[in-house]
Amino acid sequence: MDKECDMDSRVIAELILHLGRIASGDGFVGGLTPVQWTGLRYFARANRFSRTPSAFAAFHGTTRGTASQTIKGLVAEGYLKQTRSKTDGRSVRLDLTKKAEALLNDDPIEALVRAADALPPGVRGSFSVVLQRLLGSVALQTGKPLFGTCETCLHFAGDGCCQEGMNAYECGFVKEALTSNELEQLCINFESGKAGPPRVGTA
Amino acid sequence: MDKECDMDSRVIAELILHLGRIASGDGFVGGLTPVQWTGLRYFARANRFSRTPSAFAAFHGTTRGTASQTIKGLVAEGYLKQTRSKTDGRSVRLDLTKKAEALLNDDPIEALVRAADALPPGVRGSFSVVLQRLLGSVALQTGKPLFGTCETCLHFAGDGCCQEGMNAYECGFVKEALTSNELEQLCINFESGKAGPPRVGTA
DNA sequence: ATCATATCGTTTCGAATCGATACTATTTTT
DNA sequence: AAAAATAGTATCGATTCGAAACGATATGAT
Repeated sequence: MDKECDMDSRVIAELILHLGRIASGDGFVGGLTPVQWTGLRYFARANRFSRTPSAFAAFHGTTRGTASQTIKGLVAEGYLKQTRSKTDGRSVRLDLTKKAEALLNDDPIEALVRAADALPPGVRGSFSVVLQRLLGSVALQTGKPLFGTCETCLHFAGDGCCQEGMNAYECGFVKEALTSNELEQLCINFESGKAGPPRVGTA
Repeated sequence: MDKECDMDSRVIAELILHLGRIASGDGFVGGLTPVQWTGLRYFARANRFSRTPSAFAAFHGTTRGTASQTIKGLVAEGYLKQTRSKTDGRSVRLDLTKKAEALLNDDPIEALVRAADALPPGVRGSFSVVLQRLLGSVALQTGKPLFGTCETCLHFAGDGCCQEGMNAYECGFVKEALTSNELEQLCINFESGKAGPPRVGTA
């Protein structure tokens, strides 16, 4: 039936799951549980439009209730600071505290980071591209939302040249200006634009 | 401090964790829990020396107690069959039933398998090699055991030429003959032999 | 042979995780 | 103004897990 697919494909799938599990570290590290670490990583990489409980739930592939629990713990321990939105009374934005930023240096994922860092730069680049492609494909098949950065986003309307020193980059979806460091943050409103492979091996 | 590592390395690490989580599927599928699926996949890929509760615990990076629980459930539902070892009264070997083999066609991981299968063959091969390398590196750093196949194993003492039709391949560790289909099964006694990249792109 | 030690598998316990559901408050739509 | 949709939260039961303790068998030292 589905014997058409190469056996290597199944091995790859199992390898990804296995590697993710092994690299997660065992249980508690630095006082945080594995889910709390996931949350901390997310809020460190997400842009201001996406640092909400709902967005984290969508990213993590869980329910808002579960996401809310994880966040509650992180807030209680002083790793996230809550700010109510001024435009929407229901919404809440989460920002990392300095305590959280310091803790991220002891991320239990470091073993995997070092392993990836030991790869030749060229390999690392193309490997990352394949990972992103797999994630996009899985997200499409399972109907889950795909998070991405401005770089390949359809809503990214920016000419880098800063006319009058402002509005250099802009998001066409939320219609707001973007600072340059926000361009590489994860966004829940990401729409895949250019299909071609993004900058690879240019470094 | 550790700013020496490329930011891409951290992105790669997070991508692997994220992809693994998203591709795992949500909770129950086909009556099995996520951990039970992991167990079923393991016992489908492990050789007869490695189909034990302890080996599964080592592979999965958990305790024997937890592994025993997972196995108990799979046995109770008729997916694994227990056989006591004749040489060691403590040991138990687990074998997949036909019911389990049939169920593996509905593995919730299929979305990721299809995604990997959509990759160009050459890319798939080299991608798999990098994954294995990352796993080996993480296992080394964290002190966890690394499972592998005879192909690159130090204990693999086999000249493919079957003299007198028997003993074509052999494992120098357990000192037993190996059938050809066992050569690509996972083994807990794996020792990394040849450092060079195993057959890539030869298909 | 005998005893100490190590290993294999299991059980139990409490904590962490999660999906499902129901709920309040706020916004948006009609 | 009423209805529907959305953001966030709280609660419940089931799953998952590490830690610890246990009995059974195997191994090693004396």
